[in-house]
Amino acid sequence: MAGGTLPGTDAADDAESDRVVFHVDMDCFYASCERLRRPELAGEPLVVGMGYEAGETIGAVATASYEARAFGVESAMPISEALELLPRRATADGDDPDAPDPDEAGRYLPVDLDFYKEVAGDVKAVLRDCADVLREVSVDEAYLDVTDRTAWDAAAGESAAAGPAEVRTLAEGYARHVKERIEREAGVPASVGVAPNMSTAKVASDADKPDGLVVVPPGEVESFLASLPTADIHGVGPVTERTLAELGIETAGDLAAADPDRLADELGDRGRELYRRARGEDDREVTPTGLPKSLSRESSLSATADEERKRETVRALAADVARRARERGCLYRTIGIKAVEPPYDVNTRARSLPGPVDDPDLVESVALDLLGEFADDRVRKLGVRVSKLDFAESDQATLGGFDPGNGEEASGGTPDAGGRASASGRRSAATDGDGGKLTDWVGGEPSAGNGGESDETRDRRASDRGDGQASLGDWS
DNA sequence: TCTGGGGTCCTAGGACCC
DNA sequence: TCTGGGGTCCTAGGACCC
Repeated sequence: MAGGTLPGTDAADDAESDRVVFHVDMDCFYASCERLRRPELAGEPLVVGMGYEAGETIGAVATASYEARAFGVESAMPISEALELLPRRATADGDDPDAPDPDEAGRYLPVDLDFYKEVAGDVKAVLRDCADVLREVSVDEAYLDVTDRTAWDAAAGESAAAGPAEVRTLAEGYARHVKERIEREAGVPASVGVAPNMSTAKVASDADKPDGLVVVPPGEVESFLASLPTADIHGVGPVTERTLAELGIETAGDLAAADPDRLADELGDRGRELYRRARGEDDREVTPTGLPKSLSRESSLSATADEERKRETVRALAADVARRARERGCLYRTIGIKAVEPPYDVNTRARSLPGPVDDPDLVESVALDLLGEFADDRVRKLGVRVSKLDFAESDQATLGGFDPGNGEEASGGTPDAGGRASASGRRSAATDGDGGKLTDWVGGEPSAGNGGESDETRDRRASDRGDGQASLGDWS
């Protein structure tokens, strides 16, 4: 692997920089999926969103096709606003010479996540086949460590991705292969960034969307990043961008040349991390996707103070969250709500239980209890969340209620430690439903009822936490 | 940007313990 | 009773990501 690195490779960081990391980012994925099953939408402006009803202002753009973006449509824009920007087939009038060209008519479609997950499954199959380590970040994005499958060595021919003057690498050829397989086998386009580390690969995949392939060999990382605006660095959002601008830092190059202590003063540990990313220094390993840390559901209402309406909403959200948790075979120890008051004040409240449970009734009653604080307030959005999840006890195949669709999620469970705890966890859920102890948590302090069991689960959790911390170490 | 939904990580203060 | 310091857990909020 070390043999023929490119000229310009910095010998100082050889060990790390010989890694080959791909970031694969599907292009306007939801819109691409819709086109896959409706080929007639190809080339049309298309907006995919959720929560939109004609005449309402609730509902935002999840994904816009590049044709729609050309009309000024952006992600997270209210759908009503996006549709005003687009010429619509529905409003096209054959008698009106000024009516939009029907071939240019914009379309709105509601999100169909189940279908997109099917397509994502096809993409994932290709990626798994092409990489030893695969980290899925979201339904349309993944990191691959392909160090053992390819190399930075020069290959025959000119580089198309790094520019004609650049040396073509084996890694570039392999990335093109992956990209073409995705297109062929899943039917949707992807952009791929290739670099010696994750954060640079991420920036590279964004640098030439859509249908992009950008290769940043070791030794060219800093120069590649230098001219980009700070906002292009993963982890720099609007707030941090403004803070940096006030320090006179506009580009990644500025950031790379800044005083890291000064950055730490302004931004805390994140400042130091962003400094390193701007310099192309990132030694995080690509680790496989982990289990979720929380599950939540939220929904918008037209602002209301109607208490029964709010309670009804929370009941529905609670039931849905609890159902999803059970499907995924996870217990939870904290139940929380979110209440957003106009104009946009986000309030969260949460309560932890003495031990992990799977208990939909308890989710509902705790959530409603927490909602009580906002009983008289106008809210525009409500949410319910469970966290401090516990998958170790998810050996539910023996206990029924297991969703075969999620089989691979549970496969990591340790049968030994899980078995006993699993039984107790499920038991607490089942027995407490009709008059048990845990409901004493609603509205007050814990009763003494669960002492024995909660000590046991607490001990087990302590050791779980140790493992988790260890595996997180490569992030710092 | 008058703002949808589902997540992650970090920080800060308080309670509590040794 | 005073004091110091270290550590964990909890909650709430904030920034960011897709």
